[in-house]
Amino acid sequence: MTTQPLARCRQHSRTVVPLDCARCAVRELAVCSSLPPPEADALERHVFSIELQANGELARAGQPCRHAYSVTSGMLRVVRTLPDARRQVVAFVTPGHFFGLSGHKVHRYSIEAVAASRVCAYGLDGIDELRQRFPSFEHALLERACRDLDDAHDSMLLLARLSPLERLATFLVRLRQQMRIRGDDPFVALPMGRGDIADHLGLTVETVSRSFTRLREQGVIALPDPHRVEILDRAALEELASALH
Amino acid sequence: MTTQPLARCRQHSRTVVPLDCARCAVRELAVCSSLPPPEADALERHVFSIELQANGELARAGQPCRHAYSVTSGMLRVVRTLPDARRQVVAFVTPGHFFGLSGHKVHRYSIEAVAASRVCAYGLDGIDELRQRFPSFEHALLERACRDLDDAHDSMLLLARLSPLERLATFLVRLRQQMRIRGDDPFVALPMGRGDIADHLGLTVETVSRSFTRLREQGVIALPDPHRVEILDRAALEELASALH
DNA sequence: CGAAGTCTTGAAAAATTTCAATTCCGGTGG
DNA sequence: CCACCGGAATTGAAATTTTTCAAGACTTCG
Repeated sequence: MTTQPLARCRQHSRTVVPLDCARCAVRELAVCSSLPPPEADALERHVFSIELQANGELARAGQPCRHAYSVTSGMLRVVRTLPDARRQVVAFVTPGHFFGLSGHKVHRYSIEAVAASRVCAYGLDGIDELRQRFPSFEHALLERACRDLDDAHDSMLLLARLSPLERLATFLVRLRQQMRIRGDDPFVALPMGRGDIADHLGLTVETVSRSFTRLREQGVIALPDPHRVEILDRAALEELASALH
Repeated sequence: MTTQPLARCRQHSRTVVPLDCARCAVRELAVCSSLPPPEADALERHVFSIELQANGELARAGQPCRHAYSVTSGMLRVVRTLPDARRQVVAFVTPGHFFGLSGHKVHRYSIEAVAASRVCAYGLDGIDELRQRFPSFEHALLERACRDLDDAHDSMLLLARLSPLERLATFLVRLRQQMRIRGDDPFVALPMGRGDIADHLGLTVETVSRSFTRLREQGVIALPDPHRVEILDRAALEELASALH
């Protein structure tokens, strides 16, 4: 676990900006596309866009849930923190992903920007209304929830039974997929710090760092710099990550 | 992780039996109740009931998904197994719970009876049809999926950051809730073996056993026998489990 | 260019797992 | 009804893994 530097609490880390859904870069990926095009306007009336700078906070644990979100650019982390500062990064959220529905009235997570990001926020009231009016919308949400649940179950197996090296390899493979990186592109960007990775994989920063080093020593990856991985031996990496694929 | 004894593969561990939904003990809890009463019949036409004896198999990883399930009595475990026999019990499923929807076409889990159990099986085709016809049904499924997702996230934090003692305490508290045990009843039945608990909490059998012993030595619980816990100091137990509540 | 924070590395400490008995419990059969 | 058998649970000791503590190197960004 790691502690959050003060830098994470900057002023003006959050800005509401105008919005043009028609030009949305992730429209095809987002839930927006599950609505019949004419009625998609209805969704847009409930939407506003938020710009976050790195480490800006979108929501904080304990606050009432008011919105669901969809990421347009950048990357967020969904973080659970215990009183004694133990931390778990439940997920890294990337463009096209919709999230924020929960069975609870109050946020149990903080949602923070890993890097500068833009997200669309949908009022939950509006969401509820749309769910009632458009079965295809509710359907899409349930499909997404089922996939999210599968992902969470994968993470449980990873946290419960994989070695640090396997966890890191799996993380890299999943991140690559999540970012929709082309098959022949060997580079994976790591916008998040080692502490976030550690808290995502249930390890310490040191163990994560040592695992990176081991992958490098084994010729599986190269690390041009700490925030960029080059995959040198894809087969070896996928073998290490084979438990979850 | 633990290996499965041969006893788990008995013949006749699975029986299809007639069904009377009107008398279902868990009807109020199950998704069935989300359908308008007259139309609930539609669901029943897609249902059949299965009786499993202890360690009987309801589904096996790798098989195509054909049904979703609802537990009527007993207890099931949802198990993920790696080729090298590492195992993770994703969840224990208790009466009233509906499960089996997933983003995948093929089972990634085995579903086995912890103790003699009865479950209702719904053909996925029928489910899909009902989802389309009855918005309230789809709505109920999404609500359930959101809660399941919250649960999975809780488990992730548990697996990533809690000590063995905290994990076991949390497990006992959650199991008590899940079984809807009355507030003043100090007993919790543990139908599952230590191996299942270990594979659920990401520990070894030995560590689970030692953790039980520590709880006993600290006067938090008593163990009349390995499958029955008496909670002696509820406050202490909940303090240990406080991270997840 | 320099300071602050981040990442890496090493060594010691702690925790959990592994290995190995022993004990306990439940079921079976005499 | 009781003794016995086999699997399950507990306990102990050694081994391994990961964490913790500490220091140094490297980035990044103002």
